[in-house]
Amino acid sequence: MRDAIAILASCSVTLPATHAPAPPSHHRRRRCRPSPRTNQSLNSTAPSLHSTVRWDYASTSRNRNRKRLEYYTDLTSNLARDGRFRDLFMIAESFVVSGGKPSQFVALLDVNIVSAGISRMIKDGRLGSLIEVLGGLRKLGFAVVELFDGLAVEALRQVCRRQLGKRDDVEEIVSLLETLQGLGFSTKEFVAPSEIIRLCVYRRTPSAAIRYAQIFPQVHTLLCTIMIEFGKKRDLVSALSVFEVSKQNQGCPNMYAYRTIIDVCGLCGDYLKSRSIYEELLDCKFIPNIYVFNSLMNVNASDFSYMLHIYKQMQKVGVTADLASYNILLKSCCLAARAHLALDIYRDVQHLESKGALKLDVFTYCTMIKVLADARMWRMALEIKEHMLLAGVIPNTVTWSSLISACANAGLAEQAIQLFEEMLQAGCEPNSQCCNALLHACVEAHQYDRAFRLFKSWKENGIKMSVRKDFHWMNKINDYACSKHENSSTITCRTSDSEHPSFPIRFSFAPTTSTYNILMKACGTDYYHAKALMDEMKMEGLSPNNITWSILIDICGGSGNVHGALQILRSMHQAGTQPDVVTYTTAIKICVEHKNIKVAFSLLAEMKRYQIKPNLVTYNTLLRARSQYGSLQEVQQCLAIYQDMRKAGYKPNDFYLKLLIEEWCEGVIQQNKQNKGQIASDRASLGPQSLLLEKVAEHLQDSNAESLSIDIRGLTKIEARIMVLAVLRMIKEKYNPGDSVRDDLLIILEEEPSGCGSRHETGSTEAIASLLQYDLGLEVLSVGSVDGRNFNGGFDISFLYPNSKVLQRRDLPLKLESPSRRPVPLQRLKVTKGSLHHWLQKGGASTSRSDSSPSAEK
DNA sequence: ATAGGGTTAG
Repeated sequence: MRDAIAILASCSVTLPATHAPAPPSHHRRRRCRPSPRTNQSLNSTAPSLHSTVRWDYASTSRNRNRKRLEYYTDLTSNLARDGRFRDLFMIAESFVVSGGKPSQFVALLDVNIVSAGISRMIKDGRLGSLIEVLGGLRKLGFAVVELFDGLAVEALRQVCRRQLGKRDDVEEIVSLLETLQGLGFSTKEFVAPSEIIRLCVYRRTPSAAIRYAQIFPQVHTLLCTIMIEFGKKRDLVSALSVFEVSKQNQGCPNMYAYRTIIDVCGLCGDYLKSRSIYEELLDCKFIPNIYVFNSLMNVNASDFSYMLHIYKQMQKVGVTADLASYNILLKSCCLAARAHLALDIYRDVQHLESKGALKLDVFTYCTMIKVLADARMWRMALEIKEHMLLAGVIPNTVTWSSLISACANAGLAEQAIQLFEEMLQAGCEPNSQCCNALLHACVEAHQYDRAFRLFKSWKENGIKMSVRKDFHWMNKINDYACSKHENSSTITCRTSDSEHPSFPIRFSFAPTTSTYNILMKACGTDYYHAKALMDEMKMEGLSPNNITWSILIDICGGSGNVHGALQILRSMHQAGTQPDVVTYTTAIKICVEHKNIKVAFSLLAEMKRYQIKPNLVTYNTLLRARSQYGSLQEVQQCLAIYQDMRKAGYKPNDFYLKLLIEEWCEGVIQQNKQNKGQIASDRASLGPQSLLLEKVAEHLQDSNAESLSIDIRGLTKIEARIMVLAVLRMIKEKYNPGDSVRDDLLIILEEEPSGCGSRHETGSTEAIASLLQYDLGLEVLSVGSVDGRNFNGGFDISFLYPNSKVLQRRDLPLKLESPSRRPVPLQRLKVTKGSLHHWLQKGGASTSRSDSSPSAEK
């Protein structure tokens, strides 16, 4: 402000006398026209400018006034010409303060001069204040855009680029663009929208992206593009904040935004979120369109039942499925490995096609081929290929790859090679994926040498083939051959092709990480070969992935070097690749195969520490180690796995586990051969729903021997037996000589001895009592209730054993705690602590009783 | 304005 006063003061001081020469005015001056948008109302007053100026000293003579005006005109023009806009604005300010109108001030200036001033600024490199100046000019009412010539626009672009180059404050660059857009510039010319969006996405600043989108008329389309970009970077949180801005459009849900965010959920792997967004849309009582339905089904394709549920809802609300819907249905079948269902759908779609309702496309055929390939139905996969050709749909690289994979999965190397040739004949350029599929086919067929030979020849010579002259892809191939290969022989052949019906062309081959992984698989147990391939791979600039490391671990362990395998697992961490489930499972497999159970379990614990969830394969791999278990601790580990599996929602294969527990339990009483046979034959009576395992696990896990009770309700006779033995074995293993037994052991029995539909069998109680008394020599009492009231004492259960001979053979007759002889519904059996103690001190029955009488009959 | 392929552990 002080400067302004100084300038004004200097103006006043040097104010010329009346004889001062008038500024030269022979050249035509282009007077500034105020920007129509801001100062329209002032336009009408412009012609009478001179008469309406109210300068402080407006009372002076007309002539003098004009001279002053001329002087100010010259002054402002000089300032503008020199690009001294700050000074100019200060004068403007004082002009306005003293009663002038901005439009009048603007009228003093020539556009060309202002424009020249801007060029001056740019020439002087004063770009930093350019934007500020533009804002000031705009405020005065200039149509700023008109002030810019090509050079000046280029300078503005530079300003933007410079700001963009800083990359540290996205909001700032967006502010700049907002300003420029507000000044009437088309900022797209300064910086490409994609670049701004990319920066916002990289910086994770949805707010800036939203502001940027809002400077364009097609905000909503742009917002969707931004959502997708965030999605590609797996930044669902940012995408969702963009969605919040764009989901409503003119009062109704913006379906495009909805389907976009659903797609983004898919990109980010959060399919549950896609469901809640769909629910939200339903709550608004709007019917989603086909795009929303298709996206939702597509994102949830891996959950077949949910996908089907959506498909049915779609039908219910009357939205007609299109080809994409059917293709997604097929994709979902493919993911769920439901090949036969896919075939049914395929027939339906074929029917629709015959009615002209739709036309199957390459996706339809390709997905069918894939689902059949995965199901090892290679013949049918090849049939689909025929349908496709008949329908005139041209197979693409993906189709060929899937076909080759179909043969690979069936171990048909010859067929795979034939298809590969056919693909080349058809002029389809092979990419890495289908080359890999072919290599995989060789490996699956154990033709390892062939895989290595193919690889070597592709690498050295590219992929060679002859193309028939009459192919309609011909021209494309010619171009390709000419542009990519300056090999003269290729050209020669091309020129002489009137003689030859075909000519050779060559495709280059670029191995990928997968290529090397497949080849490493072909190394069998040759660890050094595999390691060499991994090094070669790195030389090629490819980086090993999880799979590479897993294969290496497998090969190393397979060669007998467990220690080495574990070391590879460690070095993998160092190499910056996090092991995944498969890596750990592979390592666990190695340990289990080499009977190193402890390490196997420690690996399980380790992967859990890293929050890597074990899957069914992991669990089964660990359970395969069953023959190694012997101690309580090991059985407990095993049961813990079992419970883990259940919690994780896997259906365990109970058979081996039951076997294990039975064997372990029966060790308590050292069965004779005859009895073992009986157990084996009774195995079929084990319940199907694994209640036993559940209960055994429950009892063995907390293992608080303080107040022990065994709940055998719901178990079959044989299961109840295992259960009781398991707990006894646990007690025995935990017992140290000299410990005292603090409590009785309670066995909770079925309330209703013969409930209809229950799995309870008659005789369970007898069998248990017999086991305890006669096989283990324990003292057993019954504790029951009558009319719902608990008895403190017990009943004599000798009535259960009419065969008194058996009773008399025992040293421990049943104690009579209740005078009642009437049978009442039994609730519990009690093993007294005294007899338990006695049993434990004897060292258990398993060794001492081996020569005693046979077990009670059942 | 949609969507698809190759390699790993049992």
